[in-house]
Amino acid sequence: MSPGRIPLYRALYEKLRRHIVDGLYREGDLLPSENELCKLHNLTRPTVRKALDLLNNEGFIKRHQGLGSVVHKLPKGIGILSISGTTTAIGRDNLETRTIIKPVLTSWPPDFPFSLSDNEKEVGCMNFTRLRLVSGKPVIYDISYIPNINLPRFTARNLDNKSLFNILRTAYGIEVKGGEQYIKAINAPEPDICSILDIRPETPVLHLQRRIDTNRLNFYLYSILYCNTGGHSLYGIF
Amino acid sequence: MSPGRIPLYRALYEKLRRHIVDGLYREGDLLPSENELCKLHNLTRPTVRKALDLLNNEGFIKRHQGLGSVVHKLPKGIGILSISGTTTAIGRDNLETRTIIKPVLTSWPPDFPFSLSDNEKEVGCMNFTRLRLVSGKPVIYDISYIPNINLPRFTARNLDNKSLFNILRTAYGIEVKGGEQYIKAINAPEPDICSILDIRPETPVLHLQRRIDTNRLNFYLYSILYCNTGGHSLYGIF
DNA sequence: CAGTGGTCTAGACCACAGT
DNA sequence: CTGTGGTCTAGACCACTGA
Repeated sequence: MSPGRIPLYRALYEKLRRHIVDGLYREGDLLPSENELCKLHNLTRPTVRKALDLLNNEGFIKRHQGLGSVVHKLPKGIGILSISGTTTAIGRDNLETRTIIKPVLTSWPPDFPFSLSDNEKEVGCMNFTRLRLVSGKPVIYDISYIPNINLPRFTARNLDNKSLFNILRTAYGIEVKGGEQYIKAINAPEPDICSILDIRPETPVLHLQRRIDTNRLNFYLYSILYCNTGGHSLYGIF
Repeated sequence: MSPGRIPLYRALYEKLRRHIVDGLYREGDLLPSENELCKLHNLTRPTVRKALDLLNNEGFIKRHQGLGSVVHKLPKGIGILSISGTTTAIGRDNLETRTIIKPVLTSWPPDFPFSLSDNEKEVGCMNFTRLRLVSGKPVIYDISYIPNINLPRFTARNLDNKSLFNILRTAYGIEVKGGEQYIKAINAPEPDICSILDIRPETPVLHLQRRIDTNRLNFYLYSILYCNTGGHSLYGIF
């Protein structure tokens, strides 16, 4: 599958995003004005604005009429409520992912929280779980379900320290477009999850149920997350 | 300054949004195509597309190249993660708001979770709390802090069953533009909050700390929420 | 194939912030 | 005042869907 053409606004977005993340701009700094960016990259203003819209929607900048685009700091993975430490910010360095249960083809759980199409029910799903650790400490346990539709050799893939989204994009041409999630606070669930997250049974835990949209029509990813927020909060913008 | 001119794309967005919420379109229905909407409302395509972008970002529609804009099912939880959800209570009837502590001018709490500018510290803040009830049952306890900057007669206002955002917009010309939040699961906090939410002391509760951006430069609203998710999930899109 | 949304251009006028 | 971002127009070509 070819990488696919990258839109100009997207390329500019990623360039500016990298500059912000890498610290070329600091919190409170002004980005070049829209007209300056036009000249710098040989683009027209709507295209530049679309790139800035993305940065704005993801919280990297805030725009102010008459002033400019102000850098707002902050990391954020695509569509994820990223983790933010209570004391120190978390870079990509100390974030680790371990596969606990490797992908297996199975049928959907009877108590699955999302309604499934007939097609999804019929083909069953890949099921696998991963543990996210911050500075070596377990924080998020992620149970993923992917409909078993045209993903050859997926069960053989190693997901450790790799982005599931990147694998889906590069190997299968599937792009994540967004999603929805339901969030609850619960007391720690089954004992095995407690031990994986290294928490006592009565610990309060965040429980997230997510359905993730892709560029394939009627193809969704599902995941259920348990998150120990004792040391870190989930962070989101809106 | 008067209520402020409403942009064309915004007007179209609100019209379509109302049609979806009112059930004129159902889940899975196709919206009129972009070109049809252009003709119907005498707008150009970029303007129409901007309205659709808003609907898309808030989860009301999903667009598919070659197919059209598909109406998405409405969220069943409480849309506190999305900006539009708080004002109009998507998907939930019987949402009620009661003021528990009326607005009082005070100083900022010593353990305030967000860093404040010197100006904010100097002027102090309005503090008030509200309780959100769904079908008569308490669900969210909302502790709000607003910097005491040029908001005449605010303490005299009645906030019951009114949108704080609407009051700020109509009476003071302040528009909410977005915000950020930190989310944790905790065991139920102080006893008075437990009794207000009608929960036992060991109940797990969602804890949200939010900073909300406005169209006024360096003017933010702050609120701390405790949410009993025993009966309802919080819902969000990304 | 026709129609859809996705991207992009090249202009225009306005409202607001800082000087 | 100048320069900023906010809004809007009127075209164009492409990639994808469904028939």
